[in-house]
Amino acid sequence: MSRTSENKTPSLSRVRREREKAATRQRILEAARELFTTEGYAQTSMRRIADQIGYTATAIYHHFKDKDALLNELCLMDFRALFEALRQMDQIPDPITRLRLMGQNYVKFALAHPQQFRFMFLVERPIPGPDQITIDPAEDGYAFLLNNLSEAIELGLFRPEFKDPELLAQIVWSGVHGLAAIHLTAPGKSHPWMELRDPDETARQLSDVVLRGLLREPTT
Amino acid sequence: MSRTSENKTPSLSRVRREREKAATRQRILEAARELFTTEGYAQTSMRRIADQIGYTATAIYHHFKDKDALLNELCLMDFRALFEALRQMDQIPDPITRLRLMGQNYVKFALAHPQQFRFMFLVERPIPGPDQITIDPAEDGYAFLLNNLSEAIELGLFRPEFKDPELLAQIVWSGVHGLAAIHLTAPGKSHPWMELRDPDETARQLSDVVLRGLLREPTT
DNA sequence: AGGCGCACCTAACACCGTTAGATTACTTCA
DNA sequence: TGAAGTAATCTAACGGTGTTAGGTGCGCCT
Repeated sequence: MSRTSENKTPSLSRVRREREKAATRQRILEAARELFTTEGYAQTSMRRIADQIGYTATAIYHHFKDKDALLNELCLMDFRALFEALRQMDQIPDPITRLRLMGQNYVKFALAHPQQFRFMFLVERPIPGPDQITIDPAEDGYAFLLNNLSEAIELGLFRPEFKDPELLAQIVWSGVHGLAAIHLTAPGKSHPWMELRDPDETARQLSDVVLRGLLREPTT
Repeated sequence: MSRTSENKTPSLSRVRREREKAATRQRILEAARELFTTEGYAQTSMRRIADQIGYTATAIYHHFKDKDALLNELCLMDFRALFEALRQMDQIPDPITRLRLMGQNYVKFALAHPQQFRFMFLVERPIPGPDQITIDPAEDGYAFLLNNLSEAIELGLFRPEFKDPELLAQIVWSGVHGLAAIHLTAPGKSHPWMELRDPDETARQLSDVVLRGLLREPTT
């Protein structure tokens, strides 16, 4: 008996508890982000994260499965932020300038949030984890890129041999992604055997080059 | 007195000792490479490396400063191998096809040696370390790329606004580097929200696109 | 033959991620 | 009001990590 009465009441203090739980969860994430970005993932210990907010290391495990779960959650937020930044380009009418600006903003974002970008794309993560099967956050941004390319294809802006949006997406993404990666992990940044050019300027020129290579009509 | 006699003799067994020392050094490197590539850097312990070749973990410290030194030495070898592969393109007369093939082979190398490529470019390493100031191994390859681009510039093959070899190098490198990075760390490789196209084909098309964007005369 | 140094070892330190189980604080209900 | 229960946090510990200090034995050189 006593079917525990369905527990209908929000009970006014239960919700406060939940809000507080969410709050400390957030504080953990903030501390983790701070330390991950300043010290690096491997060099940051659970104990240091906990210390920073006045908890014990084990307390974190009531909010997150393990250390990787922390990293994954942060990555998720960063994916959303990145593609939110890109989506703002949606209002630009011309699909080509839209693509050009998306490329430049991709690089800008990567260099403005270097460690986040590293987490998102450059860290070797054990398994993507089938527990996070929900809506893949990256799908939105990649789909957005695909849509833009499809639109340009249908408008007949590209050379006739370029009809596969997926292939085109991977081509234009490669350029800006590689530029960001080079600036973030530049070998010889200390003993500069390579003079890194200004990233924004390079991104602009790179976008121009790639788009001119794709376009049917040669632009000036 | 007794100025320690200059020690002229190679002493015949001294050299054998040195050869043996170099041999076990090499065996350590091989074991480390094996484990790093199969298990990952962070997941590989000094004790496991030592076990694999019948030593104690501390023995490794007589040959290498620490774990990072192992990684750095392996990276160095891989840099040399990569740029040796690229240098073989030197015999191709036309600088443009030479550049095209360099790009394609860069991607081929990266995907044929995924973990090495990760070590070289994608791993966040603490400090490049001023102890390895010798001839930077990457300089050769990058300088090779620079030379090819300078040659093409002097031949007047590129559009007039492209006169900075350094900038051009970073543009063309970005493309192939990003393509390799995407294929190596592809997010959603498990739940494929993106259909990765064949890397060799993509590399070919990417090289075409970038070079067409750079060239003065539009090619067919 | 005797001394020396090199290559390797054992023991230990401080720290790590993570788990088990106790403890506290607070909500709920009789 | 007080008993019961539960959620959040703690202490203690385990097995493992990179690394250092100091010892051991063997081979080389005088």
